[in-house]
Amino acid sequence: MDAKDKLLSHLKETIKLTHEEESIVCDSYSEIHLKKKEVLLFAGEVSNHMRFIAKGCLRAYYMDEEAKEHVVQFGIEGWWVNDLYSYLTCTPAKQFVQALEQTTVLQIHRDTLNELYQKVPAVERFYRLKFEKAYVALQDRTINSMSKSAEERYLEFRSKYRSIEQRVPQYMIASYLGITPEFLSALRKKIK
Amino acid sequence: MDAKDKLLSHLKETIKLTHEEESIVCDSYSEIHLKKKEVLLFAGEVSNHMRFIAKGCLRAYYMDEEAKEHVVQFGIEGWWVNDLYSYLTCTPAKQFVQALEQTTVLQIHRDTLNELYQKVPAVERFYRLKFEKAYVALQDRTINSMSKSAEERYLEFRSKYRSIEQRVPQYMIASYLGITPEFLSALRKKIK
DNA sequence: TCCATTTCTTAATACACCTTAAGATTACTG
DNA sequence: CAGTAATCTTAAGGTGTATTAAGAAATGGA
Repeated sequence: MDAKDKLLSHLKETIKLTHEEESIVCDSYSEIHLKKKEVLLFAGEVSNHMRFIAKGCLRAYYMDEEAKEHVVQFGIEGWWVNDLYSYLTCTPAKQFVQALEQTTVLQIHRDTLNELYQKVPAVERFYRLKFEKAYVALQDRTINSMSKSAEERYLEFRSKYRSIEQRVPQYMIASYLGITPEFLSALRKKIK
Repeated sequence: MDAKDKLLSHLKETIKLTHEEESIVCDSYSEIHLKKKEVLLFAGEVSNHMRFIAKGCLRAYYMDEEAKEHVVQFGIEGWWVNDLYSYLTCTPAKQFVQALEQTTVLQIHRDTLNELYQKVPAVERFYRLKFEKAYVALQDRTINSMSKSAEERYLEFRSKYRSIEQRVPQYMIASYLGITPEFLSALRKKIK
C-alpha cells in the first residue's frame, strides 16, 4: 500500500469520500521522504503544512534558553505531527520536527487545505475533529504531568505507547516525560 | 452596559455582525447569575454550553484520586471558561467550573450554537479562532510547567495576570502553578 | 570487523519542593 | 462587633528528582 492509500484509508476511518473526492484529496498532498535525523520543520520558520506520517517515526521538540531539548510529541505511521501552534497562528514555530527513522510524510499546504475545504467539505470536518482531539490529548498530558509522579507517568506512557517505546531512544522518552535519562534509568531498574 | 452588550462587543473585536445578526446572536445566549462558590458545571456531567463571563470570576478545576483540587484555569470578564474537553467530545467533564465571586455568565447550548453557525457564519469563524487560541494557550502552559521552576512560573503568572492575582486566593494560585500554598508563601517572601 | 559515536547505567551529592503542624491574619456572618 | 471560618505564614524535617562524573553497552560507519 503506497503512502496516499494510507492517507485515504486513514481519512476514511472518520469521513466518507466519493471516488472523485478521493482523487481531489490525493492531488492536494505532496509526498516527502526524510532520512533518519533529517529535520522537516525548524523552529523559527512558520509551519505551513499539515503533516501525516505514512511510514516511519518523527518527534516534535523545542529548545529552551539553555539549548536543552524537550520532546513534545512522538509520532508513527498514521499520526499527524506538527507544531500546531505555528500552523494555526502563522507565527514562527517554537518546535522542531525531526525524523527518528527513514520516514515518508504526506503534507498539505494551508492554502491548499483551505481550498480543499471548499471542494470536499467532509475534509473540513475531519480536521475540525483532529484539532479537537489534539486539544484533548494536550489537556490530558498537562493534567497528567502536573498531578502524577514520574514513575506513574512512565508506566502510563509504557502501557499507552508500547510500540513507540521500542522505537525511540530512552533519553528522548525521559525528555518527553520531563525527567533526566539518569532518573528514568533508575526508575526502570526499580520497577523491574 | 448589560451582559449581552458585553458579549456583542467581545464578538465584534474579532468578527463583523450586521444589526440583524446581532439580534439573532443575542437571542441564542441565555444569562445565568451565580453566587460566590456556586458551581456551574460539575465533573461527571457533560458540558453542553460555551460560557462567556460578562461579570465576575470563575475557576475551572479538577479533583484527583485523593480528592485534591487542581486549578486548571481562571477567568474574569471577557473570558470563556469551560471544560472544553467535555464540550467538544460530549464526554463527562473532568473539571468543575465554579464562581469565585458573584458572576454573570452568558451561555449557549451546543445545539443552538450549531444552528447559529448556519444562520451567522461569522460566528463559526469566531469559535474556530477561539478553539485555536485555547490550544495555543494550553500548549504554552504545558511547555512552561515542564521546563520552568515554580519561581519562574509564578513571576510569569504575576506579570501576565496581575488583575487575577488580586482577586483570587493565593492557595488557588498555588494550585494553578502546581505547588503547595506553603511553598508559594515562601517564594513570595523570598522575592520581595 | 573494528573504531567512534551514541545510548544507557551507576552512584554520590545537592536542591527544589512537599508534608506536617501550628500559629497569625484576614474575611465573613450572625 | 464578636466569633468563626477562611486564608496565609513559619519552620522542621522528608522525598523526588537533578547534577555530575565515570564507565559500560549498544549501534553504526568505514
